[in-house]
Amino acid sequence: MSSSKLLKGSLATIVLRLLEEQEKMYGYEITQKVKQLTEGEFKITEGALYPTLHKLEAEGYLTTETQLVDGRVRKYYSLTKEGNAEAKAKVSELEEFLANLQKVLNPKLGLG
Amino acid sequence: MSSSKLLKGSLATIVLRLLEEQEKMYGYEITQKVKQLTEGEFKITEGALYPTLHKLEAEGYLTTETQLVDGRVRKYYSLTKEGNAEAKAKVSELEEFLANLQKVLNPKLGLG
DNA sequence: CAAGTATACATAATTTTCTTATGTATAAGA
DNA sequence: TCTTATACATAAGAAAATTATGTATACTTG
Repeated sequence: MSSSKLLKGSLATIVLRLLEEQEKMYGYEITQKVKQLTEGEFKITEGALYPTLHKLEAEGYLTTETQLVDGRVRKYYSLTKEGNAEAKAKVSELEEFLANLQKVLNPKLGLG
Repeated sequence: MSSSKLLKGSLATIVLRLLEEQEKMYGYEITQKVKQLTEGEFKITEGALYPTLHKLEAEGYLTTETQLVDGRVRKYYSLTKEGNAEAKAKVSELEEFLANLQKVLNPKLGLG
């Protein structure tokens, strides 16, 4: 995420969330999708993405399937059953976090 | 922030934001204020907070003033002029970031 | 047809920013 | 007296990025 050094720790959640929406995605596709959704604001770096994907796979949340397309290798990732549960868990955890963050950033609205 | 390892990188912004609201605050007070605002959800650890305060001071964004209260030392921090500008900058940077994050988490709303 | 850009994977070194553990010290409450 | 709260601080280690590098194929452009 090169748009700034904000938000370390949300990349795994983003990946899981995108895979809830879309059955199968490959790494490069994820970087492009995030770029598109944020109108170029988030640029996921390979050095962050690939280790994250490998870790999620190692933890049993993702499975892979390699395809050769136009002479290039693509490694498609999809959610396992556990990955599906983890996606839901991580997303709501992140949303709760964001709600709390808003309370701190806008203290007037939360408490006096 | 022990509630999770989410959002590394937002602590300095939180500190600067709180000091926009409240002229002077000391470290322990900041931990308690954040705890109060989030109903106990965010617990800022000393190991994270003090180095952050020292860094912000070293960067010229905060000035300190030590007081002895009830036999205990308190180190009050307040925003410098540059700190004030930095607070505004960091907060809007974070808010833009959060808006983009929402676009990724809720792709349906952003794009098809 | 050579060079640059895009696609597609991956890893290593380094940096940033936490957590956890530890240390010092005073005050208040059980 | 012992535990909890207040109040500071630093050090070791872990987590998660950034930056740099490497490999390889395809497409575009001059």
